[in-house]
Amino acid sequence: MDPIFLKPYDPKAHEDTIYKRWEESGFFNPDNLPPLKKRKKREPYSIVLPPPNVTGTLHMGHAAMLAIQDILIRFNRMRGKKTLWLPGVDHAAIATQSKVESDIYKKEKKTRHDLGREVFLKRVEEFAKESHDTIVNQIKKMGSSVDWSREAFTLDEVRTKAVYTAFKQMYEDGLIYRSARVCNWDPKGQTTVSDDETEREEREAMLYTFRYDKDFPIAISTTRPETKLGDTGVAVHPSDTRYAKYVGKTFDASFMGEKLSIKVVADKEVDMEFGTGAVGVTPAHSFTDWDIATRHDLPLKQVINEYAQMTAGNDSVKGKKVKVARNIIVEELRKAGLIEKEEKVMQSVLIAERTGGVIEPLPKLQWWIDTEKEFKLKHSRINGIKSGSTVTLKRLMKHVVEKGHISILPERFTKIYYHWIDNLRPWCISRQIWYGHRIPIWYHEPRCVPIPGREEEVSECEMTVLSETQPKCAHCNAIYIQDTDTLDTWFSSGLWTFSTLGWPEKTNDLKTYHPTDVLETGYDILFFWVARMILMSGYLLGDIPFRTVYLHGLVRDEKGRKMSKSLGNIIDPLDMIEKYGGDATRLSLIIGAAAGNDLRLSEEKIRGYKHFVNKLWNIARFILENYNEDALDARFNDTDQKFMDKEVQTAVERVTKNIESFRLDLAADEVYHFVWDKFAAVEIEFTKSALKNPGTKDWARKSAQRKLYDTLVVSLKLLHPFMPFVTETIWSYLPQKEKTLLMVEEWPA
RNA sequence: GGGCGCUUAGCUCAGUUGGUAGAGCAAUUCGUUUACACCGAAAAGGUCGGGGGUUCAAGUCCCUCAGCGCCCACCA
Repeated sequence: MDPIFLKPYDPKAHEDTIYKRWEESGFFNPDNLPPLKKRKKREPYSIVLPPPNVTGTLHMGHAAMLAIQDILIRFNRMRGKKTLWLPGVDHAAIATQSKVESDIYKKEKKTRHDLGREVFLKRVEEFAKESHDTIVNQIKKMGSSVDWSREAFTLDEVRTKAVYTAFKQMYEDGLIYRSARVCNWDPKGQTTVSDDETEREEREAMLYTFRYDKDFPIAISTTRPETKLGDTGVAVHPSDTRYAKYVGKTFDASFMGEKLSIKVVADKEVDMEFGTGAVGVTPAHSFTDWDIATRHDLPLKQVINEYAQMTAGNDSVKGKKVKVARNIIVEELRKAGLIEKEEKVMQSVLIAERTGGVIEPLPKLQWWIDTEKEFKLKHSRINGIKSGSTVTLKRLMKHVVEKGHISILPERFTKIYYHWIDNLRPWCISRQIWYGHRIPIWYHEPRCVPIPGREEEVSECEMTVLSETQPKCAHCNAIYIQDTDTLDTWFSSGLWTFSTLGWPEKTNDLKTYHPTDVLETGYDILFFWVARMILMSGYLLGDIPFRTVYLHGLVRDEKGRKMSKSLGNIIDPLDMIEKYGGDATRLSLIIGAAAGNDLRLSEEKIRGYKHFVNKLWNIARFILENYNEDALDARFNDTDQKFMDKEVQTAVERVTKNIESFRLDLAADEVYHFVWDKFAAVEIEFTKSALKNPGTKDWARKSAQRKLYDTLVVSLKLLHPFMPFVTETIWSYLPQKEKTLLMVEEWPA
């Protein structure tokens, strides 16, 4: 026995060495896996790693994700699958840009505009590079058996090509279009954001009931009087008799120095019970009102700019921030005696989740994806949808889940998924930031000046061109200018399952590993990401991106609170690995964590599993201490033979079954108790007397030794997906004839 | 406003097709010439949130109430 076993297990002494040995073996890459003993062909099994954002470091949530996926991967690799786990990172456009912006501002008091697009982007790239290296190190520390040779980045060359190809196809199919409509404008981040990047916050607000001026026949209610400068209509319910006589008429009014022309319209969306039953319609600054205005053909009048300042009204409000303007207006209305009622109400305010800025709905020219437009799906491998059939993105997204081609675990999220699709509005994909994939559209402005005698050519000359590289006008030689916006980061993430495998090229990887088997991620990005992958894969490949979606919960602190810097309750995975080892950290994130349930984590829990790791170490020590080489040839005596067989068999069956059904928590718990309560507490204790007793016959001793050894081998295999480091370490000290790696050993059956 | 989840031992959670409750951690007592004190042994701890129903039998199925949490939503 190696003297190393005389001391308690020290993860730090082994983990990095073991990881290096795995890497050097090349077995993380499925192409290098050794042939199976029974000459069976390896079936592919693949997972793509949800790419962590290059915004900084990994947290416990990432650690949980890595642990879960590594268990699935190692389990399947041991079962003889051609197993690919493809890693990568996400450029995370807005998140990364705002992080770097604020860092630069703190240090140098400069904005991105001071630096300019090119210099600023260089700074972001430097930051992303650094972040990337940190993340890679952390992924390794967790023992993740990812194939580094296939590592991808959402912003690298291959992925950029994929983004361009996807954009082009959607643009040509008319699914991507440019249009001016009210969108979520974040005045703090100075960009639009999609509906999913906003959240609601309950706030107390004042609801004012007033008239634009004393001659206006109808009183309206609002919490935002300042937007009323942009009103072009008043809407009432069609069956509201109080206002029926006004419907269809237009009234002029003067409000805060602004001349208003208000048309009264009847719309069934209006709630007769609320306020006065009449709504001032502000098409430019409210989503609801935009819709009403569209239905009744009311004009659009913008009165607030990108900085949330008033652009209309008299000098007392013009140029003021909306909040300030609101107070001034209310004060004025009070003085004029126009306010009929003021009441406190609870209101949910839309917030940009990245910056915390209050969303200002503004009409802007943006790029959108239409999820309801019909198109022809050229090639389909989806059961129930024929190639060439007419579908919409929404229908495609729903179909694959409804028909069970994709199953979502836990199942309850399926309903949530449908609900999200049903309420999906056009997806705004353009962002007014610099970091990300620039929109591959070029504009020819001003338009060619007609050359006398050659006027016809000008009509051929396009103003808007889709191109990867800078085009030039064939007629006037003018250089086209590229759209300054970048794409929503989730556009490229949506392509992740196949862009990572080389799409749009028809690669072997794509053929072999797509659709992937499992998509494992947090339930908080079901809409952001999972749904978008289903959309993109369905549309571009006519296929599903994965067969199973496994959603894990959030990792919280021991009191159930979210881990956050401000609460100071963050448990850093690297600290825990340093103190208790990667194996203990992994176990603490698996046991007690069922799919979709949040997990409460405490340092104590991690320490508890460190004890288990050491227990296993000592089991190995005992067995190796009492072991002779020739025991391997021993014939079993009947008692030894039968003693543990049933227990081992049961453990193998249960662990296997539980991993297969994604109950990793139960599988880990099962093997934990098998090893501690059955193997250590019963078998070893029972065998001890035979080994220690000087009267024991030689063959009986050998038989006992052999049996213990065999049980240890099975235990190591069963434990390996959950605690790869210590099991591989012990494996390396076993007296094997050929030195092999446990990670590619065959799973017991 | 709509939808979903949770409520089981002090804490964190299991409990698969219904058959009078389990684990880890913590706490208690005892035990270190023993593979392991990062250990072992023992004992303790629950009217399974309340109420009602179905059933021979309910933590498990149904109804209802309460508390907590989450998601979605253009009532200004």
